[in-house]
Amino acid sequence: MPVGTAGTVKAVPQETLESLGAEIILGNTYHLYLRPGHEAIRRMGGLHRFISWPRAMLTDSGGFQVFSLSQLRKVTDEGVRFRSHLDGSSHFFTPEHSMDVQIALGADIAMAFDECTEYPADRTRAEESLRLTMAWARRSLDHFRSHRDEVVWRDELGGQTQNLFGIVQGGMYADLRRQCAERLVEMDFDGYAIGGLSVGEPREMTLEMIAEVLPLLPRDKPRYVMGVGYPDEIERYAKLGVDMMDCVLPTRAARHGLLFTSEGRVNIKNKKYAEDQNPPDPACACPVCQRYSRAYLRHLMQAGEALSGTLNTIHNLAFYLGIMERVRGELAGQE
RNA sequence: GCACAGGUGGCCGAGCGGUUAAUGGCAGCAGACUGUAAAUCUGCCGCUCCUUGGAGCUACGGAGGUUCGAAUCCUCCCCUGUGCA
Repeated sequence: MPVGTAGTVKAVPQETLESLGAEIILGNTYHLYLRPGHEAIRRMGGLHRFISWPRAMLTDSGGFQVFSLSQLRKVTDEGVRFRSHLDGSSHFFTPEHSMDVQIALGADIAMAFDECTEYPADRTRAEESLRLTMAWARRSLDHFRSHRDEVVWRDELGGQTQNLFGIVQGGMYADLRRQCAERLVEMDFDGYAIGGLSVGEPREMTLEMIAEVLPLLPRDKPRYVMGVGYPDEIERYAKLGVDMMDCVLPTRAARHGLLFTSEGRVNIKNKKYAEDQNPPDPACACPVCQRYSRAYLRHLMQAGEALSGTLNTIHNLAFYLGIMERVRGELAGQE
């Protein structure tokens, strides 16, 4: 799932995402709440209509911002007080508030408000963080279920109502993770996510946590690992049975000049590509690789041209989506 | 021709007697990026040599001079900009 935090998958227009075959993109509750404001988006018919995206959307709850904006927030049982990174103003987020905002935005999938536990976190800290996430999961679900019918754009949601996913936390402690998963499943969410991974821990640990939790999540509901990963990682997780993943890596790295290809990483800024007439990835069928050379992409990057970010991002997203398409084919072939 | 103001490392531009191979910025080279405070951040960036650390050399228009010591002070010369003729 390409990440479109502020109502755009940075540098790429919606029609291009469609043509690349993206079926679902993300939006972010915290960022859209601050700007342009969830009420404004609600008045304009919801997030799908506002950004003109006809396919599925998922909004993250703002839980990750509890983690990433740690310098600007204060966490209590009730919720989180944030200082806006835009203007310094103070805002209070609770699970109920996050649900209200996400209901106003109207994405197909909303996420429970959680606390993304930092790494490293000792057991006491992980337990405390998990306690908070569990309490917030309950409150998120109760509030969501009792309010989601207040605002629904059924056309945008394919005639359906919104769904809510729970998020498994527990630091890097397998037993805490399992305990969390079991309790979330009892609450009966519409889907389940594994969060708090790829926050600095070794890769084997990430894999271990996923492997521990996945078997406890119902197979007939979507299983989503949040915030991963590198090309080889998403392929591996998908083969384990993960249905959904999102990551800023393909888009952010693209804007910074890093292309993921069948031949590995290509840092398109490198001098060695200055007159390289080959496509970014000879094995790639994406519109960028069909038309442009490494030399041109390097030039755009060097010249600071906006098109650079656009073309690089299109390629990386095509590469990522291609991995998933291939794995899906392989998995289907096995059954 | 006269009067001011200037000439600093690829470029712009600080420094105005020692802690200065010389602040910054740009350009250049390389690296990082994992539910986006990211078109961002980090490192290198005169030359040569050895292992980190260092050693040597060459540098602030040119040539002299003052001084223990000069990009910084003095003299002359060259060049640039602006103003007046």
